[in-house]
Amino acid sequence: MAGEPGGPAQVVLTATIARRYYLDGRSKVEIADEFGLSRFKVARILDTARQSGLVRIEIRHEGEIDVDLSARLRDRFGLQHAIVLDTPDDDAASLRDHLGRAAAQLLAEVITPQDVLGLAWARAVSAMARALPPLPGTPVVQLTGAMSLPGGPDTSVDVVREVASASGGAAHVFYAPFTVPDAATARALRQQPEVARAFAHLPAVTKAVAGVGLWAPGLSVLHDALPEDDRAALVRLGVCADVSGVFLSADGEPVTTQLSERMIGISAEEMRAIPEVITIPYGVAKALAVRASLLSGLVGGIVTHAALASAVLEE
Amino acid sequence: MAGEPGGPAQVVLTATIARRYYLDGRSKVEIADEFGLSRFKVARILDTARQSGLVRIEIRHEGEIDVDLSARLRDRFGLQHAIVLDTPDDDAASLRDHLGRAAAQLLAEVITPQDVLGLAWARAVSAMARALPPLPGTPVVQLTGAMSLPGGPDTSVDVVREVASASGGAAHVFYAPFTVPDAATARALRQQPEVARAFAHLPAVTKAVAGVGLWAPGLSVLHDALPEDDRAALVRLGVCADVSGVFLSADGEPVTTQLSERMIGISAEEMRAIPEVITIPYGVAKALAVRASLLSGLVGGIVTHAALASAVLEE
DNA sequence: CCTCTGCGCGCTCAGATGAGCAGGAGGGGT
DNA sequence: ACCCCTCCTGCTCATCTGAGCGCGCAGAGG
Repeated sequence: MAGEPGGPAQVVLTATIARRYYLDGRSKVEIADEFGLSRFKVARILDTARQSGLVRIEIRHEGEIDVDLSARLRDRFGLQHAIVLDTPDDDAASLRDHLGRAAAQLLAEVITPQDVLGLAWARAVSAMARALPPLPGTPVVQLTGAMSLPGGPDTSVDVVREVASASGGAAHVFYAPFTVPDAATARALRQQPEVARAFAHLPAVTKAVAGVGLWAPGLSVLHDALPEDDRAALVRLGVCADVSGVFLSADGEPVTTQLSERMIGISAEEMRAIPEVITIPYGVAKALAVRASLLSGLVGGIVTHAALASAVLEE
Repeated sequence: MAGEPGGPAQVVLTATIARRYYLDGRSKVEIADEFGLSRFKVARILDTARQSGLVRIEIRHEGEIDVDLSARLRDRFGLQHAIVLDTPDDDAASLRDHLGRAAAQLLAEVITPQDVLGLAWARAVSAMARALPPLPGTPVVQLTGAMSLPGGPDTSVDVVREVASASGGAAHVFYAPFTVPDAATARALRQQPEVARAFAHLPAVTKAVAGVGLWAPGLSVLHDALPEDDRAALVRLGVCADVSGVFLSADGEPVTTQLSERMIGISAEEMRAIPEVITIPYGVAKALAVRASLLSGLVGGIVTHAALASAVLEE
């Protein structure tokens, strides 16, 4: 690699020319005139300078974003946006806050006044809402019913309201549980004016933020909220991940379940119609679910941490 | 410096584009097509990437050559070649060997079969001779008479012979002391056939290697070899440096001395006629003398170490 | 001695690039 | 509501740049 140039004078000349070109921004023609060389000679010297490692170009970000992992994730799964934070991930709460802040910045960056924002409930979405700067009057639509999480004060409705107040836009909310015991109740709830009105805005949603869960104990709030027979039924159907209530197999295919008829929330088809769905997953254990969500094509943006991103990228 | 880009998505996009451009070598047009941007936008993104420090280009040599100091020395004094070694300089002997090797490489690099090489005596020149690779038949001319240095086995003649045997060219040598007690003796010596024959080749010399001494005790072999009244006389004339017997004031002007009439060696005019004279000074104490030698315009090449180079460059 | 071969050099020409400019969107002041 | 100011964007055109080509020189071999 190194040691290419013939002798010390060559080394010094090469380094000087490299400096003029790369650091002083002179053109090769100027440099050729200055040193009495042809511009081709200068070009060849610069080539050897790069090949020999005398000129080193590195791309490195000072902040907490791992640009390399981000770009790889983005390329690998054809995403619109991928943000990987290089954050210590031992403490789930602080990790969630970090990701929430980054997601808030991302959302603020990509959203336009023409957008309609959809929000599904997830703890990371709640963290994002807290960090959100003022948005340009974007309407906010609630995508899922409420889930009772012990110790969590924010409900779906609260988060949507919070974001809408940050944006100054309308908040389309409804009060209903995420899951109910039977399909008839679900149908009835969906026909309630409040719920129907909110869901009518669903086709207009252009950007959404959702959570991702691995279908296993402790890794999906929805999973843990369901009775054992429902959990097992979905396992038998090959469910690997849920994206705010949309169930996916390990290779990212949507799985049709009877449970869906008993849920008040967005369907796979409706989610697919949303141009960009952003997820904020964390925890290496969820790698399989995250990969499923990315393979599904439902998800267009992801905000996560380095360990999980690496795990997802591994074969 | 950092933190220029608007948001995380912008950071990732910028980093990805920078990677494509600087590391993958894609053109801006290709990148623009790939990301659906105009090539101008790509160019601007790349500009911000460099300004923000996300792309860092550094020029650094692995070996012992300090390319930065070398180039500064070269530019500052309009030299043809400057080689500054980043070598520990606590041990004079090993430092001399290092410089000698580097000078040998430099000489081998810049010399052509058409060149005629002149050699003045100096310890560093002797070290160079030892490290010299085969040269393309260059004739070698002795420039100065011999000096008796206690403990030094090599005389001017030996060094010239050694180099000539490495080059396979003719060795134009003579046996005569550098200084004699009176002008008449010097004139007589110069007219000796052997001496005259060697000096006849002087105008043909195209490259030479010489030593530099500071006119003070212990920093110039010539100074130390002269009686006290001669030393003092030169000090009174403002002599600061000697370049293989050519005396210079602190600002690099040649100083005419009566001593010159009593010396068998090259004159200032003859030295100025040589296209490139290379010196191999070492020791920070000689900084003033080295600066004088570089200001004089007599010297076109220098091989030295970082500490001395820095000292010379300081105002 | 001549010829062959490989290498370094600079040329041509098409494509890439940069500087400067004009048009348009957004934001704030009156 | 209106205007001005600024920033952002993409255009034109002149210049710069890279890929490929042919020349000439040095060294090997006949």
